[in-house]
Amino acid sequence: MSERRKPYPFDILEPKWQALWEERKPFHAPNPGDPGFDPDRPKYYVLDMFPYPSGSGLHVGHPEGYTATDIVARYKRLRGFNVLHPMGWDAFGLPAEQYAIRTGQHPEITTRQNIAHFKKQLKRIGFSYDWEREVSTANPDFFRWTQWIFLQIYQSWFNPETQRAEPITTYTGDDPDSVRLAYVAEVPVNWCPELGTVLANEEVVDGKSEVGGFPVVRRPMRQWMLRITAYAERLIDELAPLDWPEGIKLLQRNWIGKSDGAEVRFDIAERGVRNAESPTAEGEPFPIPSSEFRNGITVFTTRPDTLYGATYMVLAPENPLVDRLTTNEQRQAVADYRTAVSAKSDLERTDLAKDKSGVFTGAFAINPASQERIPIWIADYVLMGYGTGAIMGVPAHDERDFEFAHEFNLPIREVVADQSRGNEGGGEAPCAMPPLVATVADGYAVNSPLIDGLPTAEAKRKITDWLVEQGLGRATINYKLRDWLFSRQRYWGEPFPIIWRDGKHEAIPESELPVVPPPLDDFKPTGTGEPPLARAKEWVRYSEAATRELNTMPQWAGSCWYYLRFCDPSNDGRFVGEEAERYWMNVDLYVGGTEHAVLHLLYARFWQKVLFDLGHLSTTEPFHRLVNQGMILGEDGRKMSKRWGNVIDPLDVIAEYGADAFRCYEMFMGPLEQMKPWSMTGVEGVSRFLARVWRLVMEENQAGEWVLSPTVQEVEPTRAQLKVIHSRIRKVGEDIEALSFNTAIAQMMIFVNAFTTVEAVPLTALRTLLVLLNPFAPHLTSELWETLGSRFPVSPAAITEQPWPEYRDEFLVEDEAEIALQVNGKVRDRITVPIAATREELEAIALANGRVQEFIAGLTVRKVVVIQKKLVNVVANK
RNA sequence: GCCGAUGUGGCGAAAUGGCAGACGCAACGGACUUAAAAUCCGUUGGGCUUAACGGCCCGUGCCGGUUCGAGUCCGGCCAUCGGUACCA
Repeated sequence: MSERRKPYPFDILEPKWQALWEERKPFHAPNPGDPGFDPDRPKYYVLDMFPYPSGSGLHVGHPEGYTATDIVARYKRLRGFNVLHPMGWDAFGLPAEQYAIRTGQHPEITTRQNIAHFKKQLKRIGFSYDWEREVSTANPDFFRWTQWIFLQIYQSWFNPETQRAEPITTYTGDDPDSVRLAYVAEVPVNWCPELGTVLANEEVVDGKSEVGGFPVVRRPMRQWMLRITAYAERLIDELAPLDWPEGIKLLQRNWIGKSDGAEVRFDIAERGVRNAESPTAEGEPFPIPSSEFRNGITVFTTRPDTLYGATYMVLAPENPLVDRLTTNEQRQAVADYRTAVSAKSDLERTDLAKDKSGVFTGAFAINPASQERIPIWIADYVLMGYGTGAIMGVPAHDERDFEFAHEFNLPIREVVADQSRGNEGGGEAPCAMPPLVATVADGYAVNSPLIDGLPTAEAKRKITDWLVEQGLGRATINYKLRDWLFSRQRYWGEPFPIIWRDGKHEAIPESELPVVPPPLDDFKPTGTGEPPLARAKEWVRYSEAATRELNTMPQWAGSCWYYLRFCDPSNDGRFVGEEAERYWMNVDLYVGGTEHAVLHLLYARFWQKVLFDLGHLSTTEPFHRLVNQGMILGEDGRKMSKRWGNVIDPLDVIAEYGADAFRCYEMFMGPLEQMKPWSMTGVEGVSRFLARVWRLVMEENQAGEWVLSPTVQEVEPTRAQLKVIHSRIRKVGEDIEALSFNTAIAQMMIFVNAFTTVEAVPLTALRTLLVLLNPFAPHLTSELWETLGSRFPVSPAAITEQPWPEYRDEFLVEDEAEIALQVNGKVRDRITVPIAATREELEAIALANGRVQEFIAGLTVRKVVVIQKKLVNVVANK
């Protein structure tokens, strides 16, 4: 490869400025009370989603969002803000642990190396982070407070009266452990017998382990849970005012999945009652006395108005009631079915379950509205984890119930019609004319004596009221959101600050934090499902009578609050100082990938709310404005991957074109939020633009050295130049505020193009350009600013201390404007008119215009539309 | 299936309902050079027409609507990409 001549000496000046920033720390933001803090300036907190420092280093996706926030940070500083722009490391995580298992290298060592590598790469791009505030979630000074926050959650409960978290001491019930926001429960987990470990959902692909491809089964295990469901309502409500993409808000709302509906109690039919649909069950004794079902079976439905259409009932196979309901005759079939279902992985159960399956239990329930006996089935399309684990089957108005009824020949009764039919159909026999599809849409109740003729919304209300009166049901709300499974059987995570004594959990005193993981040589899973920490026998024994909790927290834990720690990273008396938190929070701009649209952003909001409720924080939401950057594709338009060989390494690009060109290209590619392909020639184009800026200020002398160009002169810009300058100031500012960086760069290109050929480049124009460009290309502009200052000194000397230029309207207005003359909406001529021309004058000019006359000849002018400074449209016809 | 996003030149993209294609890439032509690179200048949506200046028509995924005027607003489709998956 031949050595390409550098278009400008970025390879010298970029390291020079990076070293200066390192030494002088111009981007350090003092906290209130610290030396150098200026209380008169407004604050701005601009945050990136901090990375997991993987061994492979940065790829071009990371710096996309980071460059955007860096531009905003630098811009806001020039605008006079106190800017908090920190960076840190989401350092606990699986890859380091797996690497440790393979090589025996302690995860802490690997993590430290990776962090050093990442940090070096980030510095090479020239980001203006306040490195004094760097945090790592795996650092004891940090996770000490993660554990402390866990204890706050553990020591509190959600008071439904106040809709807030409160200290557990305010709870007056018998069993505080049953209401804590952190609790222990037996829940099904992904257990991989072959690997001898529990896996996260993300590590299970097609019912097999991502690593090794071994079968994964569901197995109940004792786990720590966080009661995020208590916050479901607030997590939805408090989302509304946030400045987030609507799509992300929707994603969160759907994830929480609020459903309004009713719980309805169905009584169990007494034995011996005649049953039309299934005569075989007649007279068969229940395995247990029917009195046990005094309270019946409760189902959840969003359509209580279809109660009359409920022709059968389905329980989840795991529903504990099934054992007691099943008749002797059906016992074997039910047992077989339950075995078959439990052998299926989640994926098989959902993805492959196009065809409905199920088994009759032999038992019957009574439809409380129609008093009919309806059969009780079990089927795996009913989930134990949602609602009550039981449904009423309304095949006429639910697609799944419809399929099921079809499969097993259950009656289908229409109880909602698209038009009101009054009471006429009240007594119609079910299944008279089975519909071909389920009608899910709202309509009017039919065949439903209590509510016939009512529109769906009203019917729901009335039937629910009736159920309440009868003591058969109540209005209720269900959420898809489940409590958060918070424990992992891993080594490389935060240990729980919890001990066990006599089979009961209790908190470790705050004074004993942090709980540091014990040293281990063997990080492998134990194979029994017991966490690896069990190997540290000494560590496990807390006291004579107590042992430590062996689970660790999931990787999400640190990222749930790292943005708070950035406000006050070295505080060792509190997780964040009150004054610092009040001053900096909340985050004004948060940029990151869509992959965190739900989990991280939901978990962090949850923790924020708990801490807010407990009085530790000043705001209830952490992130005011959220923006998702789009993915960068390879040059071939495909997702970058080793497989396609289309991966771009940022450091290679920087070596060839410089960090400024890299930054500017990433921003010039297209809108930040859009997915877009990489283009090497595009980088070259941007690099050429920066080189033109360089040569606007510098020229090469006889000796081949770059010196300040004599064309730079202290002259007044012409009026035309002033217009270019001031309209660019305005546009660039507006574009940065709107995060429209691609158009901001286009504006600066226009600026440069307007001055490349002039003989005398006005000094003031150059200074303006350099400040505008500084957030985008900080090295280049710093160097040129310094060089200009050597002949034309300014104070303060550094470009980073300049004020952002103000545009002046007087330079934007023009005397004349070119307007379009249209006839019937088509442009027929363009003319230049005085800006002050009145509507009447413009109309007259237009009608007198030769081209216009040509096109309206023989027609009658009906109307003339005048838009000043834009166009005149003559509407004419026969 | 459902939800969401996107669809504009050869390519990346611009356009508060008001002159579609700013800015950049690529391509072509020219200047400079012994030559090349670099740099600078110019042309560049498609079709038709003119000796030429110029002129006309078409054009923002497709069909329709609102409007003096639609890439932009409304209704209905189609395609691509993402997310999600029996949540009663």
